[in-house]
Amino acid sequence: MDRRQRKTREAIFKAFLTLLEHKKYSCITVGEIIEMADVGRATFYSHFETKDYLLKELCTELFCHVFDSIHGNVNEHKHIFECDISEDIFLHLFRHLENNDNHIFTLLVGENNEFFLDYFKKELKRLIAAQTDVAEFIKNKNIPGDFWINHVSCCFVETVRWWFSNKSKCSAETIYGYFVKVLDIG
Amino acid sequence: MDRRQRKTREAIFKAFLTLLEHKKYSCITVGEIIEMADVGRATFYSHFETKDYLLKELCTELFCHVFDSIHGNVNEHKHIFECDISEDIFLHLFRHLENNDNHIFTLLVGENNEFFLDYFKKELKRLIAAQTDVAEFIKNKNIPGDFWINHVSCCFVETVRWWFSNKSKCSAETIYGYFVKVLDIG
DNA sequence: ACGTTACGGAACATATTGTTCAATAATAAT
DNA sequence: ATTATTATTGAACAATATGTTCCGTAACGT
Repeated sequence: MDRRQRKTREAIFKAFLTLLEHKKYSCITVGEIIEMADVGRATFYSHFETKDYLLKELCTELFCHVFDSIHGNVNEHKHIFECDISEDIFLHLFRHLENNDNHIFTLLVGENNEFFLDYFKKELKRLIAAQTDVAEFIKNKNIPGDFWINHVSCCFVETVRWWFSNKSKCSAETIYGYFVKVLDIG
Repeated sequence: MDRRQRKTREAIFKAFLTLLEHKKYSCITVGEIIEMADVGRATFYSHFETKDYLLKELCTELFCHVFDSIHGNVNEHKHIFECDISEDIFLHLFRHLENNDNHIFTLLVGENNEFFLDYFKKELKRLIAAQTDVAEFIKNKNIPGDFWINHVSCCFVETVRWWFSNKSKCSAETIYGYFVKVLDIG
């Protein structure tokens, strides 16, 4: 990819993320993005069809980094973040969120758009479904599998949101403890 | 209130609800609403400051009917819906949702705006906090009270959304059973 | 040095929002 | 039934945002 393209793309992503930290998605205009990114209007639209596509591509990039690295290549993951891959996957995620790696925490708790949460949950579900102890729980509880997976995924997201609404006063370990208790796992 | 005002207000609410069933909130324009409601542009804005206020007032009307009647006056509630108020409050809510009373089900599961869900959860939390057995659970589980209340509230909403995404194939009783199981209550 | 490609900036059509105003019609009160 | 009040209408309006088009310029890869 042309260096100019990369630079433009980077500048737009960066400006977009900065804006997302201060105001909600629906209130951000293309005009603001290109002004902050310092690129032309036509340039923006040559990169992204609409503002929604920008968000979509941003999510794809960020989630690919986090999720794919978790259940994919461990080495790649370690390369991006310094962390302990052997611990529980949820605790692991809480830790990343605590550091606000890749701004995901910011995006997740802010009043952004539904698409973002849906995307995150979709990835979470893949992750949960891949966990070996799911089958056991489904059998024990006698509930539909996808109901359980959806439940865990939603609880994780809502736990993170509660965590943030409490100004993240407690540690990743503590919030992980709460999460495990209400789910009755661990 | 002037009969004309009532009629206009009704027409706008009705048109808005109809539109909400077919497209998401953010995509609905004031132009569409007034066309479907068949009222003038100036009339709309003399009733509602913005589209957001319209949604807010709609929520207030609907939720007041449902929630206030539940933990308020029983007779009033029975007057609005024919139902058994003695049963568990969540089962009770599932039943109302199953009937799509007041279009709440439609609004809740559709891709509407954050405000709607937030509003519903706020009312739910009031309801849950008023439940007597909350204190006991908090003590047993050793987790913060508002975390638990938030958890129950969010789980209810997400259960309803899962219910709908599965085309509401199961009954209110069944989904209530799942809900109770994952929460480990009842 | 070359041809290719991306960028910038301005102008443009289009759509939506929210306001204003005077004419008109429905209402409530006497 | 008449009158004063109030809501509605329709059109025009400014302001803002979106997405497109054009061409001269600058950066790129080979």
